[in-house]
Amino acid sequence: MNRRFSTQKKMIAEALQLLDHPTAAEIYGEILKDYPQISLGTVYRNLNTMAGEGEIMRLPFSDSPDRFDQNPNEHYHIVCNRCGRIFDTDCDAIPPELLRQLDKVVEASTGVAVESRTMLFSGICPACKKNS
Amino acid sequence: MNRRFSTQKKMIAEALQLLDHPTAAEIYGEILKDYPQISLGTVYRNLNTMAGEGEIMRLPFSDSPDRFDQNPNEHYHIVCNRCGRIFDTDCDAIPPELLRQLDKVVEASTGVAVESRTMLFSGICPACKKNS
DNA sequence: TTTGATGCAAATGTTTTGCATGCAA
DNA sequence: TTGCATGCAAAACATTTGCATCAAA
Repeated sequence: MNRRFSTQKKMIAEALQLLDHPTAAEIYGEILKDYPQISLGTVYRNLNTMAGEGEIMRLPFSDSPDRFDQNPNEHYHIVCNRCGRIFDTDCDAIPPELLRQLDKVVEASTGVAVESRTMLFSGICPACKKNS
Repeated sequence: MNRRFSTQKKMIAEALQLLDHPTAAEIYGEILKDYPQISLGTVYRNLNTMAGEGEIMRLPFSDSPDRFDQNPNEHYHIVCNRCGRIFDTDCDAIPPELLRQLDKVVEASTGVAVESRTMLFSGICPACKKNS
């Protein structure tokens, strides 16, 4: 099952660089400008394989379509409650010992050993705070 | 817009006590036994208003239907990667100063002030660990 | 030439919603 | 009697998938 490097995948990778945490539909819309025959299914299929192989990150949201992050390295996100923009933490922003402390209290309370965590923060971004 | 206390809402509240972090469909199935004319739409509508009024908690998942928690007070969850069961932390399990530290590093890295966080942990529960 | 990737459209699964009717206050 | 809540069914929405065809290696 050797992977081929299709034109479409190339364009998806480019769109991911160009756009800021886009949804699949936004990537689709961007590529549509230059390559009108692309299909949304292809965009999803490629994003899924890329995420599965650790090339990109998929960011699930409870109330809106998933978004994709071209940076696959461990980092976290904060969403602006007003404009919806997503901001990345640096990869080393959260000290490992802080995560370990978190895990420990969860384990102590539930009896289940933590293997991984999903964390999403929210607040009001500086730009939105300014004009309010 | 005074809220009325319908038979259906009563049964939904009961099902929430009886079942363990159920989905809307599971609540629907439970009520169906005693009250065959209930509709799934009604279950969703009631769960939404209850969550909106802070009576219960809605737990979103990226890859499966949302679940509901009869305990509306701040606490966190860990999902077993094998059996899918959800375990609650105690309400005071995570020390406020730990959360404050987390918020601080996120703010320092992104420039956005944290207002709230969503955290979901996962691991293997003791029961699943035993028979493996 | 081989077979993985694509485009299209239909299917999926969850959740919401419009509307006529029912029922709690 | 009033108008919020219900049941039903259709719609909305994000995402996946079956299949014939295309194209990368």
